Amino acid sequence: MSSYHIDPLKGLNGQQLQAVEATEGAVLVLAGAGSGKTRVLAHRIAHIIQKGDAKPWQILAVTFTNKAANELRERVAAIAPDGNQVAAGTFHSMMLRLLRREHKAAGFPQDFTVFDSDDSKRLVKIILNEMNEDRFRPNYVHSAISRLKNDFIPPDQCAEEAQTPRDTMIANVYKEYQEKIARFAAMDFDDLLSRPIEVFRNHPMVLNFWSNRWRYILVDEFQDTNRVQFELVQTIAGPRGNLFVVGDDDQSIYSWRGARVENIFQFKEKFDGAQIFRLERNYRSTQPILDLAHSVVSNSIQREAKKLWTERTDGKKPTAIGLTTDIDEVREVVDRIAREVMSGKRSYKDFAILYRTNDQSQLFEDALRARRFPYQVIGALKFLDRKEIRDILGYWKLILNPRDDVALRRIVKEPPRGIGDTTIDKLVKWARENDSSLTEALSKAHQVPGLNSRAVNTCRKFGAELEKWREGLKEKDLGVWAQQMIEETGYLERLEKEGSFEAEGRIGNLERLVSSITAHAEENDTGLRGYLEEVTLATDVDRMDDSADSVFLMTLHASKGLEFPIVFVTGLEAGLFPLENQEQQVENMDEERRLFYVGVTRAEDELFLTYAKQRRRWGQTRYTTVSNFLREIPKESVNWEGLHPYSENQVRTMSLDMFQSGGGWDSSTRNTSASNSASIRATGRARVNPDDIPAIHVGDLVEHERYGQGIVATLTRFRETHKVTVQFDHGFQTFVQDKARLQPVKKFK
DNA sequence: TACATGTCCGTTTTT
DNA sequence: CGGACATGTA
Repeated sequence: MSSYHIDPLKGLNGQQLQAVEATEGAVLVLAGAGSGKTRVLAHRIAHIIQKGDAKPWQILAVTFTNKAANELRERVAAIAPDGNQVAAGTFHSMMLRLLRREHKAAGFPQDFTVFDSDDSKRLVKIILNEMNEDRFRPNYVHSAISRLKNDFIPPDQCAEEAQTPRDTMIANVYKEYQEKIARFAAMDFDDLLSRPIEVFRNHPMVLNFWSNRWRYILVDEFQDTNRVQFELVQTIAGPRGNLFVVGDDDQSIYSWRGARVENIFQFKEKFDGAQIFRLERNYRSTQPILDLAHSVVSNSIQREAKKLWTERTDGKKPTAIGLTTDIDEVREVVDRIAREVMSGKRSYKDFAILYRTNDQSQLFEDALRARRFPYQVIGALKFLDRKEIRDILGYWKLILNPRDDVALRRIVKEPPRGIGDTTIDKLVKWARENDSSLTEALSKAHQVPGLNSRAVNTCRKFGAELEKWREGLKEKDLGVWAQQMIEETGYLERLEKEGSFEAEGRIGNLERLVSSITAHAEENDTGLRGYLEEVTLATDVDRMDDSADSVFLMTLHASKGLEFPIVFVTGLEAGLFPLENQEQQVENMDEERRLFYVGVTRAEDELFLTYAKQRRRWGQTRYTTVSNFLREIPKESVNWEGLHPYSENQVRTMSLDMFQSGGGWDSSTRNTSASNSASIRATGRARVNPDDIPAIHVGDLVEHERYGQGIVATLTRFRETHKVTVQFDHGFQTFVQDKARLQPVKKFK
């Protein structure tokens, strides 16, 4: 074997080096946030390749996102030959690949469909309707079933162990669900993990093949694996046990979807003689940020004691900012970004805005759009979740898999084509009695009892149309095919007729869908199926474009594994973060705490924590109190600005200057929003009399006689002078407000 | 069968 | 507040 192209061990510290060079057997790396674990993974893989222990494609690397898998492959490729051939991906995508090959052993046709959670929920709903069961909501039942599957409990066992009528009902639905989904030749997300285990148990030869193929297995983010996933890696690794897992119990944030932190703690027991390494040196953040993170996460009830350290001891102290309303919070955050970007110190991509719930993104988006700042929202109201997109994807799924009744029922009335509920009911009945699919029922509608001749014709016509699209797929270019079939469905026509603003948007989305599949077809030869798979298994973060210079907005969950120079953790209010359910209970305080820890440790240089005393949610304004996480931070670990959550007496002992400039925090809720906005904008500067506020606000569209229209980026007041900076198309320009005669054109909100 | 109107509901985080 | 669903009517 040739020597390293680049010395792969160069630059690793002692702890990292030990982990990388660990030889055979099971290895657990307890890697703190920012401790360079991705690097360790890449070097470990390169090390295996270079030693000649395995070919790249004999190494399975499981990551939490496909993006992480790509990055890992690139890193390995940079230090080891053919490093990009490492089998890397998420559990779901790797197991799907395996199942396509082993479909016979799994008892499925090769082109089985993958149900996303929307499909699964629809199926649950159909079953509940059929069973005349209306005591429980489809969502609730679906998540119960999903949890059972994640714990590898089959329907029969579930029925046996049922304690209450509710359990029995769930067991019944679960059973029916499994039968139906199999009849539809489909697998849901959970099946993608549990079916391979079944295959391995029932077909030792198959297991033998894959165990031999994947001689080394590496798993990242091990704290967020569930039971099925642990079982999977254990099974594939087999007695050889060449398993290298990396995780951090402090960053376990997915227990609500079945992840088990215990997987980390039980690792040593399950793998006798496992080696354990700890990476506690942080390479990402400054010491003040780490101190703050530690002060909150160390209050966790259950936790492996550890503390990160860094050589970056000189950083800025994190800032906590209290605001009056959610709008003010948005304005404050966006103002700060504007100031940093304008001064040339930072670019947009240096900033991440993190929040607990997706719907918090909306206000930030509005503000950023109003100022024409480039931004990317990761996740949130996903393109693929839009109704029109899902409808067309439904057509495509059905075209690929005629047995997919869920897809057919989804699209048969979109757009309306003369097949209504009564007809569908008759088709469903016939299909059940004749053990066939709804697609078959369509084309054999003449055999279905109770249908009049008009209904029979409509059904058969639609069946033939589906068949035609199916045939067309074989001949035509995918993009062209997609374009044509969307037109032929009449979907576009209906939207055009509607003519509303909303319908325009939907048409635009469909156009985007066509260009997306066209682009996919140009780069891949996986066809429609490949496109659908990519679309269903892609994680939110996978769609992130990190080459673009834009502000990043995402949930705290989505931020895992990422890093940014400046991070805003927003909405730090009781009830919101930590988040309470409808019963006003925090379901898992430790996990919320860890989520906070994850968010905070994304920051490299600067960290801002914000909360608003007043927030609009579900169309109602609520008054909030500050998050206990903010209260737990020691006074000396954070600078307070704006409103202060503590009583006046306490405040005076803390930071008097902010108290004065922000103007009475405890009286804040009584103020009108206009005067509050003023005091917030004045935060940290001279005290401002609300009467002095100019008629122009940050975010306003203004007109200048010479430069034309622009957006107000910042307002600064120093003594008597008001300065205003405006972003024009050609760039930023600062004026003394009284002299520039800027005319407001339209106010932002 | 299709559409209009009214009502109810949930509203975390995601592969 | 917005979407999904139910109900009533053309």
